[in-house]
This record gives sequence, C-alpha cells and structure tokens, in this order.
Amino acid sequence: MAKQIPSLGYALLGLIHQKPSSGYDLRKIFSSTSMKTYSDSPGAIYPALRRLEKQSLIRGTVEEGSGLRRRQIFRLTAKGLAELKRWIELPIGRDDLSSGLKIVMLRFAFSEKAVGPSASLEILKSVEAALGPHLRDLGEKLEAMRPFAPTSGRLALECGIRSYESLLEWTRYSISIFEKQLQGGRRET
Amino acid sequence: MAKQIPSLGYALLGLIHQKPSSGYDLRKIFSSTSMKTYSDSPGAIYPALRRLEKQSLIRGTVEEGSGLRRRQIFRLTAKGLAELKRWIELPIGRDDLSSGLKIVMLRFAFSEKAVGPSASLEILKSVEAALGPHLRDLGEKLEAMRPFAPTSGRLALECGIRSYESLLEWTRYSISIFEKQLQGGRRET
DNA sequence: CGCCCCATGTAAGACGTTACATGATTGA
DNA sequence: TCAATCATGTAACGTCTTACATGGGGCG
Repeated sequence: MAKQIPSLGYALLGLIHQKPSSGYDLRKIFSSTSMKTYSDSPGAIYPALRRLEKQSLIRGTVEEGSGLRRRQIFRLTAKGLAELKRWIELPIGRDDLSSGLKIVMLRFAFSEKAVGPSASLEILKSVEAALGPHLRDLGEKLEAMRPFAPTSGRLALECGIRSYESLLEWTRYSISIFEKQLQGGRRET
Repeated sequence: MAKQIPSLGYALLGLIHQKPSSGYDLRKIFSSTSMKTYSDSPGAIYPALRRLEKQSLIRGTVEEGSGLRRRQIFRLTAKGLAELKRWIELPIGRDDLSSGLKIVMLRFAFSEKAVGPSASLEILKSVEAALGPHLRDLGEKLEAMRPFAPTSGRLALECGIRSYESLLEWTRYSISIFEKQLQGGRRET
C-alpha cells in the first residue's frame, strides 16, 4: 500500500504542507537553508515529487497567471496530510536516536503545524525518555574502549556523548516551552 | 582511477587498518557499536569489500588454522593505507560541517593511528576554524525565521545550533589534549 | 547578441535495502 | 537430530548521483 516513503519524501511533504511550492522552490530550500543534508539535485527531487503525486499524496497545478514561465505548484492532498501526520506520530525509541537524529528532528520541526503542539511535546518527551538509557550505554562503551583505542577514537566517541547531552538539555528546554504554551493561553499556529 | 569510494568504503578501510578483520567481524562492529549509522547488512558489506579488493586497497586471506569455518581476513595493502591517509588529510571546509559531521568524525577517529597525532590536531583546528562562521550563519538564519516559523521549527534550528556549540567546546578540549600530547613527551600509537 | 538564471526534466550508473540461499559448527 | 549461530554470498528492486538536455526570460 503505502510503499515506504524515503525520508526525502517526508521532507518534501512537510515543506509543501508548510507552504505550497514548486520543485524549484524546494530545491532552493535544500540548497540555501540548513537542510543541506538533502540533495538539491533535480535528479532527486523531481522524481520524488512524481512518486508522491502518483501516490496521490500531493497534487501539482500549473501556474500561469503571473506571466512567468510554467511553474508547477504542489499542494498536499488530504491523503498526503494524513500520511504526514501518521509519520510524525510514529512512536520514538532508542533506535531513532542512534540511527540519525535527522529524521526525528524533521518530524519535530513539522509536528506543530501538521498535528499540533501536543504532538511536538509528545516527541520531545519520547526523546527525553530514550536519551537516558542511551547515554548510559554510550558511557559504558567509552569505559570499555578506554584502555584500547587511540586518543582520537576515544575523543570521537566523547564527541557523540557530548552532543547527546546537549540534545538532552535542549529537549528539557523545549519541553518547558511547549508546556507553558499548552497550559497557559492557548495560542494558534 | 580511484573511482570515488563511498563513505562505507572508508569506514571499512579504517576499521581494517585498526585491526585486520573478516566481513563478519565488520558487520558486528556496525551492529553493536555506536557506528550504527552504517548498515550491517551483508548485502552492503560484502560487495563493498569486494570492490575495495578489486581496487587493490585491501587483500583477503582465508584463515583455516583454528579449525573453524573458512573466514576471510582482510588487511590493508600499501595502496589502501595511502588512500586512507589521503582521505583523512583532505582539507576540511564549511561544507563538511553542514553536510553531515559523520564523515569528519570518522576521519578524525582514524587519523591518529593512520597518519599520526599531528593529523588529528590538523583536523581539529580546521573544524574549529570552520565552526565560527558557520555558527554566525546559523544565528542569522534563526533571527531571520523567528517571526515566521512555528515554534517547533525554530526550536529544531536551535537544536542544531546548540549541537554545533557543543562541538566547538569539544573541539577546543580535544585540541588542548593533542597539543599537550605533542609538545610534552612524545608518545607512540 | 550572448550570457546567466529560472524551471523542468531524463538517462546511465552506482549504491544500499531487503530477502533469500547456502553450508558448517556448536550446543541442547 | 534440531535449532541457533557463524560466515559468506546473491538477486531484485528502489533510490540517489552525476551529467546532460531543453527552453523561456531578463539584462547588459
């Protein structure tokens, strides 16, 4: 059925949901903003858009009003929004931390607009819960390798640990922001 | 000539250099340690090893002494070590930061054993130098998006900024360690 | 006019994922 | 002997990379 959309596909879905865009717009976002982890090559984006369209997750309409060149603007369909929500609300476990934070952060970034602040808070709490055991685990690995590995190898692992510690601080900070926002005056998107 | 080795290939080269290993050993490293970003699937590793062997960067020898099953142990060739060194010593710029730290950290982790502590220090200093402008840039982007993006989008960017700040601290800490090690009593690998 | 940017696309090839297949060894 | 683990491999499939191709529009 939903034949396993790659993460680029979800990045496109989320961006299109935030603002209907053409393929060219999306390429510029990938090349100019901090989303450089995704390729801005036409050979990646245009086929990906066509796949999403074939699955009826987005629909493209040709713009010609402004006298400019043919530009196809894509918008999410109801099905596309549902799929985006489903993906954002997937449970988060330890695997999602170790195998690339990128995807979790992407889901979080889109969560507020696509599902609502409570979903953002949910993601943050899952991340916080997963970070504890994960950090303990990394610490044990560091101790285990300490006598054997060269300095650079140890430091590389320490770098990972520090980055997860910094993530934990950020998570708590962000949780407090969303809790304030949810408990206090309810504010719209 | 050297037909562009993917990052998995360099991960294998570096690990084999640290300790001659079989494909199965390498799979276990990927699945059990914090190098989970690389796949431990046989369909990725065995073909990658054969590619490296075809390029004469590694050479496999079948072990049969220990009465166990046929196990092919791979070792770096001189050419393989040269290629590993070349890759580690490539210049590091801002692109290397934004498009995935993973590769820089891999190069750093292997640098001490493969090239020497001075190479590790070189990498660290390049990273430190690149981080300043990069952080300034991200800060500007944050200010630019502040009024428009939803809270979760802003926070996601802040998470990235924090992680680079933590990287900067780690970089300085690591630089001090390597400088001490290089200036003080020269110690071997 | 020539050049660069907009805007979209395609084709070849490399790589990784998933799933399956094979056999030998160890332990219950 | 049956299952699990060790150890290696292959085949199909999808996706990304790289490079090329096309054309209109604006600008000097």
